[in-house]
Amino acid sequence: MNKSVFTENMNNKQVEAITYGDGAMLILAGAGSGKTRVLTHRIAFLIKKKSVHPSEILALTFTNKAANEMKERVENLIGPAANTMWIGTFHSMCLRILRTHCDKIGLGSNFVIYDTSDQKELLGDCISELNLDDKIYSYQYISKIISNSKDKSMDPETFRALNLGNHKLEKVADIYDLYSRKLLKNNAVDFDDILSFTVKILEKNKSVKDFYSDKFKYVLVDEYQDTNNIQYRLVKILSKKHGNLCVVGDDDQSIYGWRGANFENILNFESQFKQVKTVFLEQNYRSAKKILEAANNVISKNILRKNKKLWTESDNEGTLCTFTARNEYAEAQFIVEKIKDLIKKDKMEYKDFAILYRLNSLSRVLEDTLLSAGVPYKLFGGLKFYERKEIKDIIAYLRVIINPDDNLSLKRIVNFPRRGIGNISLADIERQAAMRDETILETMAVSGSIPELSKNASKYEKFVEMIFVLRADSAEMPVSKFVEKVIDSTGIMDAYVNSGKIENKARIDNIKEFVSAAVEFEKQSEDKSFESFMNNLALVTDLDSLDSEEGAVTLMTLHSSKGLEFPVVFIAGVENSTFPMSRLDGSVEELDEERRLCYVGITRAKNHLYLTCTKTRTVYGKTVVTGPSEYLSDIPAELIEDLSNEHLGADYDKRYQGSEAHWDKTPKNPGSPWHASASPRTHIPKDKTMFEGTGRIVNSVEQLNNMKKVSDDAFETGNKVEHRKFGIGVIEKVFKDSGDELLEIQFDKAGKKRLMAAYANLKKI
DNA sequence: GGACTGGAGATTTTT
DNA sequence: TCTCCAGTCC
Repeated sequence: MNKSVFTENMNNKQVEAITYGDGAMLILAGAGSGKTRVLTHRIAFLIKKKSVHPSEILALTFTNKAANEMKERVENLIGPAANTMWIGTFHSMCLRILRTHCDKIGLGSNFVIYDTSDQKELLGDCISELNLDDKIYSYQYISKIISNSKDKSMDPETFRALNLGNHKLEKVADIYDLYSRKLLKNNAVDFDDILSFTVKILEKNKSVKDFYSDKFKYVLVDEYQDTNNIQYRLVKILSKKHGNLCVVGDDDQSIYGWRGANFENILNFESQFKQVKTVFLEQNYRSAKKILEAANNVISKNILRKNKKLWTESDNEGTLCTFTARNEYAEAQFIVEKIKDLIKKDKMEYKDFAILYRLNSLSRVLEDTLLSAGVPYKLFGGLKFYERKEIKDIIAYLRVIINPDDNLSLKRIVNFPRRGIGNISLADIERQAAMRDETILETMAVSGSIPELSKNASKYEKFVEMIFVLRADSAEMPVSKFVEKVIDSTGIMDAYVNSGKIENKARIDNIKEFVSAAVEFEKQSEDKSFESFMNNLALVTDLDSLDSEEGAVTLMTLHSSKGLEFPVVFIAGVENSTFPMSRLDGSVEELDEERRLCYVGITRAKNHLYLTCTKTRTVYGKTVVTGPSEYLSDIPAELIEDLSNEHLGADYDKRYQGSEAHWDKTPKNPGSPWHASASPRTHIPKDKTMFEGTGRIVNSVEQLNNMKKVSDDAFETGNKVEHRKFGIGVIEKVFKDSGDELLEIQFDKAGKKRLMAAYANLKKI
């Protein structure tokens, strides 16, 4: 095999990245610049040209989908030798290490993994057990703090010590502490634990650390901009010995900051590692010229970023169209007609189309319209397969069977199907179990000898027996047969079949689908054990099954679209207050991230991009006035073809005429309407209510007053201001930037923030 | 245990 | 507007 096999048809930068020798390397790969290709070819190059053994390579991704794709592509390049390579998600890699060494942190090797909804349930238990108000200590609030703490490897005691004197946070420390103890008692871990426990093991055990850091001579990380602190530490530990760390990412595509991703990891990579080689991949192989130029224009407004600019050699201009619809129904209708049009005229297929949006709630009208037009679609998001009640029930049974300590799962299924073990009985058992320091199942097993429980002991013991019979079976049967047996002998299937309710038809189908998943697992997986099936189960998501082969239009959020591409992309709801979202706090970080989301959306498109917005939209039952997003005016007018007028005579326009807001007399400017007028946010309808730029529903009069106040006195250094989320603070610096004011504010409680004056909704006080 | 009701809340979610 | 929840009644 000669070198050209790995570098054939590659540009110079790509070749540089693929063939670079030892040391740390940062590959800044713009959207559509062929980064997966570079990554897989670099792996192949290392193995074939540098004689690195595949087992010495660790490649980390964020999704199973990306991992599988990479595995497959490397296999295509070097053959089955690729099998001994560790290619997987951060979580699957850590899980592998954790299973081997979990005894070092007091965890049984049959521990189960709690997903987000299990976590929510367990936290709910903790909050009620501590007699705290779940409105004040909401799941969102608590889970974020706990997740952040785990990301920083901060245990409950340390968290408490750091927040002494703060009543609320001390209570949070109580919750965090109880939650951790419950997890340990149930022999369970949450998603964050998988990473933080692994780091803990590596940091505390030199022999374990030496083993893995010796083993992995080359570490490669995909989507590096999405790593959080713990992932950074993990990568640092594992690559320290050999120093061969190659990370690929794009700071402009960092859209998961709100979930703990720290995109400073990629911005600071060069200072955090020694002698870093940096390669910029800016040549784009995906999008037509107009689309690329639009993307560049939108993203260039961001403040914190590595300066890159995508370019293409392609002559294809592509199309970039906008459409302003009367309301969301007309918007959906426009999209449907465009799809039909392109299929007819350009011989495109349904699978070539994607409709993207900022909020899942926008999908409904789109769905309705596609459905009634007979356009097949595939929707992502919403209730996920593995989060459906019936599936969670089966999983709960399987978990109790594999790990009888799992009280959370046991409580879920002990009385489903009905066994006459209701809440009162269960509370009795729990109380006894706590007193005897046993698990619920243990207590149930001996309930005959406990006076307080003896009345119903036969029911309890029968349940225990059923679990243990199944437990014995699990070791002897193929997984799919075993799953069938569980569904059968526990009576789950019967419960749904016999209920006679129509809505249970879907549940029954889902249960069958679950069995198919087990069959599929047996076919695909090397390790076909029950344990392996359960591991796999905990880390799979619906996204893994995403493929555009089935002739259907794809509907998904902008977030889920990252990493995908489509010949035709529609982005719906490109309006102020929807995108960027009005409830943002106005910080530079959030606004930048929102803009990156727009950039991600635009760069999904290959040939045709349609950006649509509405004049009114019904949000939570209230019809609200909307205006075009600022992102639209960031795109040079000459790139855009506005189709708003073209469709005036279409019948859908008549059909929805009745819903035209009475105040709406906006002249239909030819060309690009939002370029002509001043800021769209200054357009004030005579309607009673509207959405203000910053998202509150306000009275028009109040709105006018607010605007006056802002224009009357601009913010100055030294001003004391109030922010609805951060509280009171003092302006320390004012930066003027093309009309917008960037304020650096020291808040009393929230610390220093940089906010955009136009968004932050600040009140001078 | 199930049916009913009133009230609050309603981003984005790779694992 | 819709959906999810806790609380109430039978």
